Amino acid sequence: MHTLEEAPGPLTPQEILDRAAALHASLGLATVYRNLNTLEASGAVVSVHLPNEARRYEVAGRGHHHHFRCDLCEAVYELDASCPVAVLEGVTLPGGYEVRGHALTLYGVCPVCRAGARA
Amino acid sequence: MHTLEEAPGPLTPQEILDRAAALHASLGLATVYRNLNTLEASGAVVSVHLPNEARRYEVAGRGHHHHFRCDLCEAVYELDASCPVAVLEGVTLPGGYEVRGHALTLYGVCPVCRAGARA
DNA sequence: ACCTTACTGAGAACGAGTTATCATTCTCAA
DNA sequence: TTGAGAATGATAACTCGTTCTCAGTAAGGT
Repeated sequence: MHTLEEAPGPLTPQEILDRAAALHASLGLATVYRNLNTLEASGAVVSVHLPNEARRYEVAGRGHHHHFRCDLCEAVYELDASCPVAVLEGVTLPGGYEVRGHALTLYGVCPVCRAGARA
Repeated sequence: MHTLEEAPGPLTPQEILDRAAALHASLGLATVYRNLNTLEASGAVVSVHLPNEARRYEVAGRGHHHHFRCDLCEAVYELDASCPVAVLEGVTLPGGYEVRGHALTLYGVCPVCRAGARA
């Protein structure tokens, strides 16, 4: 399942099916789920979950990063940009909230849609 | 539905039902959903969606804030702390990602659980 | 070739969350 | 009190993502 490796960001099982269909027509959704579960158990892929979105999967071992979701085409990308939230890791906020982790998703317009809108 | 106003953070419809049951026994889940949809349409409440969580609702007009989810008791709180992601608003990241909004959720241990663990 | 085994694909089944249905109840003015 | 209209509660039904079932197929061994 190296379809995942080529993607610019995490994919839903349905998106994986659609993309993989180009290489391997008549692929079943069940097989996608089966392989995802197997790969996730072996640690080869990890699942990510964004607000208002179905679960997505991406290949593991890409380090700390966050995701960007395009408001127009609804695609999700991985971001390598520095994380402004890292400063909060391990600190205890006023009120007694002890921060141990965080999830950040940025929203906006992706390069593809910006180019399309400009044309 | 001022049950929402008393809560320290957004509630799921089921939580609303449970809390409201104390005041108004024999309240139906259907009524909760109906009122939530009505209130959301009128702008009195907004829905928030956290990763790996069911949809939650909170009263509108509380300004920019984020949420904190306790790893232990799974409760969700509102945070008033300053937002370290605001600096990214409106900027275009390397790669051409134009940021227009963001969602940040912090994870950790809430004051209640910290107190409980200490005891 | 033959058998065994594992994997696959299609669709049914499932579960959680949400919405629709409908008879009942409430509100309130007359 | 009565009647019209709106709101309610219990439950069925629906949606959507995910998992299960099972017959069919490919791969490997002998």
